[in-house]
Amino acid sequence: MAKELGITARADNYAEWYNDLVKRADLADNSVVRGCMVIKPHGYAVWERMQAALDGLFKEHGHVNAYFPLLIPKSFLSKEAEHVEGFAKECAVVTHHRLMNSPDGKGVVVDPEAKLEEELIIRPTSETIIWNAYKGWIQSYRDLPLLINQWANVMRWELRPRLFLRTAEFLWQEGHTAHATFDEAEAEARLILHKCYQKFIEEWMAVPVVVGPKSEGEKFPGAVTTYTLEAMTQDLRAIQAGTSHNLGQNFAKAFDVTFQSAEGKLEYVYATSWGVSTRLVGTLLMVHSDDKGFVCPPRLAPIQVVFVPIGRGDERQAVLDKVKELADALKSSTWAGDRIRVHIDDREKETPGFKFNHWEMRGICLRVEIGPRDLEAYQCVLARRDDGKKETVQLDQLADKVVDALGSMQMRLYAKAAELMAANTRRVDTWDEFLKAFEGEGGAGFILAHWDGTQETEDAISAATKATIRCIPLEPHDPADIEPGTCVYSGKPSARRVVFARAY
RNA sequence: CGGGAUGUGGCUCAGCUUGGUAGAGCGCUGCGUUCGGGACGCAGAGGUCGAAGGUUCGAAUCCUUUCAUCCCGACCA
Repeated sequence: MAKELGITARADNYAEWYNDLVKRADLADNSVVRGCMVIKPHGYAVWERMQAALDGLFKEHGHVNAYFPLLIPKSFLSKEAEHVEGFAKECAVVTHHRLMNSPDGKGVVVDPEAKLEEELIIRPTSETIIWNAYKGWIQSYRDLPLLINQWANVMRWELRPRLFLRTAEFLWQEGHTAHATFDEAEAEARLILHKCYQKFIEEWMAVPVVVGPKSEGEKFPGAVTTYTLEAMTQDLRAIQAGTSHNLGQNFAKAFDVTFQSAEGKLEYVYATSWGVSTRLVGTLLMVHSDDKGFVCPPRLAPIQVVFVPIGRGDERQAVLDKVKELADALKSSTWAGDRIRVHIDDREKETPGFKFNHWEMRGICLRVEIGPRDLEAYQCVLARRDDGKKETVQLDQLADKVVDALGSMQMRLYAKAAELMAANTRRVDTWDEFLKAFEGEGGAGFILAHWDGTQETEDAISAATKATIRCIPLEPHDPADIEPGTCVYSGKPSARRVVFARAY
């Protein structure tokens, strides 16, 4: 295939490949405002599938949705010292509320008369505005737990944006819960981590993750514990797919949110917050896609099966009639609890070959090719996006074959990603070896190494290698990983191995 | 915020050194022939060359200023 028709190969330039992929798969575009992204219908459809699945999981565990405002009084951010330090550098600030015609007649200017009494921050996250509201909602232990989620946009003024992976404005969900005890909050943070995020990422996205707390240096500002789910991209970097925080009483104290216990005592509530964002779309792309474009796991694919009718003239109509009949039958079949999502590409001006490439680029899972010859033989050709294999199928078996193929594709994608992760996760015991692992610019997989637990060591390692501690796995790869040893950098005692990697 | 580069139809770029009033490929529109892995022919549409000022008979091209974007570093989901 000619290069100009395809996209940059992963092996040639991974970053270019990713940019090409997002654009050519018709997922998103850069906006005129730096760092902002236009999510196109096809990309948004993937996000909608993600939203639907996650929303279902949250609700299954008793959470409800609400919406809190975009604008936050500046003073709210000064209430939690650590928290503000984490976000202050990337906040957009609203200072005025009116424009006027420019005195020189050219365009509009900010009306200096319309300066706000108190400046407003465009939310980088909603902890502060939500905890201010919760203060009014919570009086008694009977008001707890409070289990609320919101789907929203947030803004963090990013200097180096990349579509989906890091944009100034992004879409996400943020859960904010309040509890009577620390243990309850801890259980909530873990519940979301495993039963919602890990389940969704593994079962829907077909992406394996390493799960566990962040180090002190990497945790969310204002959290007691931050849990993370780390995936591995095809260029062997780590990418954080989601976070769940046990916030302890930090925000309750900052916003003075107390409740009266059954014993009549006044106590600060315990909190969690947790989120995943449109970055998940970027993660999905990074993990599964190939040099022919987007590869989408069937459970998230906006279109699972595309029909490409072949033929012209009189033949064309006969083929098209049959295709409509087959597509209708397929649409009433189900897989993974949903109706199968089908599209017929009946455009007349494009050739079949063009359509094959077109839909492969966009990540449609299965393609049904059917032409006059097939019609005569009561068969069609079923092509898979993941391995490119084609199979001739009797028409009356199509629905069964499609269901089988979707299932095996979902599993195969997970297995392939898990293999890559396993093959690129290794133990390193000496500083020389560690440096060697991270020489060069690219990703080096997940390195399991001993760490003395200090911030100084973490900083020194990161300065020397650009690798950071991604995660302290809850489930060790090997029982030996949680045995004591000596720090790979300082030689001091270490309780266990942690995961180091270069990250997105 | 520091370092480097680039701004020319929708996209990728040529033209600039040596000033003479704008081109190619792709894409787009129409018609016809095609149709089992990115078809072809013919006919079209589309650009005050990032912006402002200057030099000149004449500026995409030379000079000054300015804006924007991209890449590389420090920070982040």
